[in-house]
Amino acid sequence: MGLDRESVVRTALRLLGEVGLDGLTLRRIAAELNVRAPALYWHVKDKRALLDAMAATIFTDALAGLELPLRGESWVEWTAETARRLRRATLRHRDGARVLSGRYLDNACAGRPMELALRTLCDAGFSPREAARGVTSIYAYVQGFAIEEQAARQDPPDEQAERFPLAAQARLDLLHADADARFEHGLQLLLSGLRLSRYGR
Amino acid sequence: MGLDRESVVRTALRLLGEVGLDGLTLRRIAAELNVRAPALYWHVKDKRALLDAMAATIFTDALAGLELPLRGESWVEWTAETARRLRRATLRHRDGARVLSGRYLDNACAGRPMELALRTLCDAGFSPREAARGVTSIYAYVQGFAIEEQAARQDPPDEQAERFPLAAQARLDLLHADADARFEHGLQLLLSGLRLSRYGR
DNA sequence: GCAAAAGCTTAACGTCGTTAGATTATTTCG
DNA sequence: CGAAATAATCTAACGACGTTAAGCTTTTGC
Repeated sequence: MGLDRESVVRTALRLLGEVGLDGLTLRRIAAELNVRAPALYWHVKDKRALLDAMAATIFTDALAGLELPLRGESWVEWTAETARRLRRATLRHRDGARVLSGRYLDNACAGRPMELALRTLCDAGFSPREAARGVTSIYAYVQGFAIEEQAARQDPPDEQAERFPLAAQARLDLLHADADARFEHGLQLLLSGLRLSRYGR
Repeated sequence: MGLDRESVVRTALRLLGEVGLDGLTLRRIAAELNVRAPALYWHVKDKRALLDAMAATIFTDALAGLELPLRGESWVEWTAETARRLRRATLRHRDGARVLSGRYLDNACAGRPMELALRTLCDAGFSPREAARGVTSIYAYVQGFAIEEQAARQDPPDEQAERFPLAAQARLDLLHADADARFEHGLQLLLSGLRLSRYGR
């Protein structure tokens, strides 16, 4: 009957998929563990800390086993694939982006991936500052994209009688078109910009 | 003693600066208007709708008076300035990014800016699809960056004994360095990518 | 001037995160 | 082995939240 911090976090994460972030209450999580709500406080400081831990788990799972680029793997492809993994792991959980966004990730989970990313960019010739800015830019994009993506799934139906034809078509595109392709497009914009700033091409 | 929808929204937005999003309750907003909480329901469907309206106000204020590029103004500079206005307006409000992020913006507030942005990019030679993807990529970046930026202000102090020297320095950079410059850096990456995809340069 | 609608009130419901204190289960150790 | 200690959970409750119901009070339109 071990009820430890990790089982609480993983149960919360599983339950998140059923009830969503707004339905995720301590009582509900506790019930899932055949326990009353105050029992959770033995394993977790408060709900904020639980959400932090959930975010850390998503992040850690996303980038588990991350290593420096293999020989022959370019920093561009390595960075792109890392960003993709982050997005996929976020989308894997309902409201994953809202759980992750703006939350503090401690060194225990973010330290190593951050170090590897910076190392990769610095090895490619970027200054530490450029590397840091590149990484955070891509992270901001991934986060922002995932948030919009998951929010769009429950957005209201479209108004018609459009006075804005381009915007109207763009809206349809956004709803129906392949989100993976749209994500990839923006990611490549950032990577092109990075490549250009490095090689002037 | 006019108490209408707009005064409720603007009061909520002002109060947001004092108490933050987590402290923003209907009772508190009502008190600010010398009224009891249920009175708000006459002007606003529910809290969700109020937050939507607050987001719409931030967005509208950000891009009020937006017009197509002037003669001589490049689409790059127009797009950059529009993104900057959006970020500035978001930062102007405490927790502004959280209020705005992932929220549905109806055509009344987002329609025209979206149309102008798409028009500008299409006039520059992008296909409607490329334009739509460019706009949403930049929007995702702005949102993601602002979220991290406002979240970082209340993040815990750093641990030392770093096993990740590059990450440690990057963290310091992120906390102390000029956020405007970091934002600009990432924005220019995206714009470079866009320019490259258009002109091959 | 009076009915109807608009705009607010008080009262309450159910739920939430969280705390206090009692209670049980498990471990530690003389 | 048994008792003290500690770990883990319980019940009960608090205050605050969003929201609804039902009733007043003011404004409006004819």
